[in-house]
Amino acid sequence: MRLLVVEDETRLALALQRGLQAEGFAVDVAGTGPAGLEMARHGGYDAMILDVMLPGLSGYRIVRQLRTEEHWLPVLMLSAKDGEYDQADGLDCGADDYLTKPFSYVVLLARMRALLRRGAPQRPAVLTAGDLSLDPAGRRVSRAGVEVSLTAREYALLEYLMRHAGEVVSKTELLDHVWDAGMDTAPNVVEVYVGYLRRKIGRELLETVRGAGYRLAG
Amino acid sequence: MRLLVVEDETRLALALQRGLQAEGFAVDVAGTGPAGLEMARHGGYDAMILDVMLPGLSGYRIVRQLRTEEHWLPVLMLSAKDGEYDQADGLDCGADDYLTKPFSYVVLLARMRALLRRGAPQRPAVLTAGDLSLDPAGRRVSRAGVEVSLTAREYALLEYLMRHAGEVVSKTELLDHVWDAGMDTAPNVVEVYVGYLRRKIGRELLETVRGAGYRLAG
DNA sequence: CGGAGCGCTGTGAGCGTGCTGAGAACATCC
DNA sequence: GGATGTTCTCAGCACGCTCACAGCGCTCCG
Repeated sequence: MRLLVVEDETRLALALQRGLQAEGFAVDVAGTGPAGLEMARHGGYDAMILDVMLPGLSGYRIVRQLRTEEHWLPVLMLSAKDGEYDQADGLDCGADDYLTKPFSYVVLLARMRALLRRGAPQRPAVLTAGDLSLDPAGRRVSRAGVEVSLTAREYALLEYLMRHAGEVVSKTELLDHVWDAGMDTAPNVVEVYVGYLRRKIGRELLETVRGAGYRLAG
Repeated sequence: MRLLVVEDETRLALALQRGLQAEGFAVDVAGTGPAGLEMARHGGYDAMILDVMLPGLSGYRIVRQLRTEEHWLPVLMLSAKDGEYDQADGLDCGADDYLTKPFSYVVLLARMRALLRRGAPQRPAVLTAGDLSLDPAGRRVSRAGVEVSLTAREYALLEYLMRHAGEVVSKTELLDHVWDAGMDTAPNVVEVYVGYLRRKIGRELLETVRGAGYRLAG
């Protein structure tokens, strides 16, 4: 397992490198944002430990940049800030886990193991299907770049469909996942909302598979 | 997105349920360990929020049990303990993320989003036979790369045949598995549908074994 | 070579499934 | 209080899937 540590405090960087090497990882260190980004792009790392406060380029921007370039290696973010919103921001911009300094080495190791166990995240922070894109964090949907306004229910339905793009999703599955269980809603609501969605996002993208369910273009 | 919250403090459980529902999730709550395990097994949830200290069965044991039963839904653990080793334990026993109480609702939400983003259900393999391929998840069939559109019954028949490619499948077997058992349908329907299928996927692939049944080219 | 099964296919009736518009119940905003 | 928006139910409609039936062709036997 090959890890990249991007951290400008040399003492911390060295400590991490030594500790992780003792655990059997191969570890490289970058001291600035741009260097880290470059190495992450081409180094073939299995995971990355990334400080938020970096000279040249913040950790947030590095993750965002990597994700837009379709690099999906697991990223564990480190930050001296401890405001909760920072943590939320870090995760929403594409990091996979977040630790605030000071952190315990044992926790770091456990989290890194958990990250590697999961493997590279397959899915981008923003879901796309055809010319449709959905940003779960911002709760926004746009079609061919044009923003579409959806109601809560329409949004929940579309999100579920997009997370299963290309697969056939049955009406009962949709009832279970998009509508609250226990509610005995008429199964017809699904058809009604599919109709609403089609009106807003376009008819072609959401296909009916008669007798089986619906399929969003993969 | 359908979530399961396993938490015995009813006030916290209700607060979580209400908050997450406001975000558009479908949320169920279990108040004890055994109930939570049972619901996680059969509820078809997209993710799970799991308290460590539970009456009946600890959160650790629940995760471990689920993992040994090959349930891979994302698990976010909650704990009042804050010793670092607990956190490491939680992650090592199979949870995907870990929050210590008291936690901020914003962080919980961001982490839950990150978990769902990662959640990559591995698709079942695509079935192939000759130049035919069938994708069970997408309910798609193509012949030599060209998509073929099948009705529900035709699809069910072909799927059964492909799962037994190379074997001779009798008409009564097909009646039992593709048509509802017990239905007294004329045995002739099988012949009719084999005819439809041959028209769509090609005559050569589906062979008649006179007196015994049909065989799809292996 | 001829007959008896067995399998194939065209036709058409019935009805299941999904789509839509109208409207009721409810919440929210001004 | 009225206007607006959201969620959901209901009923009507149309398409096309499913299946029974009947007649024909093919195959395997004596």
